[in-house]
Amino acid sequence: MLIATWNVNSVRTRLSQIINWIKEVNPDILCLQETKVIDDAFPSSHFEELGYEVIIHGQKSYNGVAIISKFKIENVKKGFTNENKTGGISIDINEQKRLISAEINGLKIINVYVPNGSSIDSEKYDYKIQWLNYLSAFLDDQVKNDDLVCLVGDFNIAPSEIDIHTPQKYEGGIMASKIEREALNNVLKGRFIDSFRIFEKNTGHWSWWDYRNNAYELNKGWRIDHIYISKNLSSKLKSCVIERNQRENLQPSDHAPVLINLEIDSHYEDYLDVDDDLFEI
DNA sequence: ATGCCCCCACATTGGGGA
Repeated sequence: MLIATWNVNSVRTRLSQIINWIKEVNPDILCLQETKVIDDAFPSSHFEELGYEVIIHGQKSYNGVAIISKFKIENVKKGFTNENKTGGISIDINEQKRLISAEINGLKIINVYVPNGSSIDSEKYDYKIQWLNYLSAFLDDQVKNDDLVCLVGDFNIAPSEIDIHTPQKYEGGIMASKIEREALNNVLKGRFIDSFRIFEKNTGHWSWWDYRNNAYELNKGWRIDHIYISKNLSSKLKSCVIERNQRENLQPSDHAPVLINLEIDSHYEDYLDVDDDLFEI
């Protein structure tokens, strides 16, 4: 079972690239971030034509998340369903559309677009930490011990210095600060595994390259897009790859997809009716 | 480097992203 995450930086601008990649890779579940479109204008039909079901949680211009699945999608939750148990400033944490979750083929799929935070002295940084604290409480509420969980998305955090092209320049700054990493660790609470690091221990592997400064051509990237799986799925994890060739498309997203292969039984009665001819070249 | 690029919208400039 192939599960992917991709910050596409506008689903409408990137639609043909996403469709081409789906036809090439044939993922079972694709989680999108930064769709940047209201639900009524989401191009669902293009995915449904390929045999996928689509759930969306979007807004105008900014943010927006979606899950595209070959399997029946159940128990859909849009935004946080928990109250704020973390204290802090009074905010409507669901105003920005950054979280969508559901149950698919026996898995709990949680798709997040964590706020960037701008810089560590910004109000947006406080919002980012607050948002991560909500996510931690949400997982406490939603995830039971034996649940099979995939927590995926754009986290806007490099988990360690080996996830940054020039750590000595960026360590301690936005996406690389101690407080952000502690907030992320509090979300994971030792109950999740970073799929990518099961297979690759070295630096030099990125999922995001800034549009500016010729960053991709210079391979100056960060690894900020992650697929975390619950520990009870670890024996099923067969691979995790970053599809960096998608960053070489014409008018690419600044992020590349991240893809895992989980060897789990499929509930074929839940499988949507797919015309296999659509995936032939 | 307060710059760079890219997306969106009450658009031809400004806000936001990472």
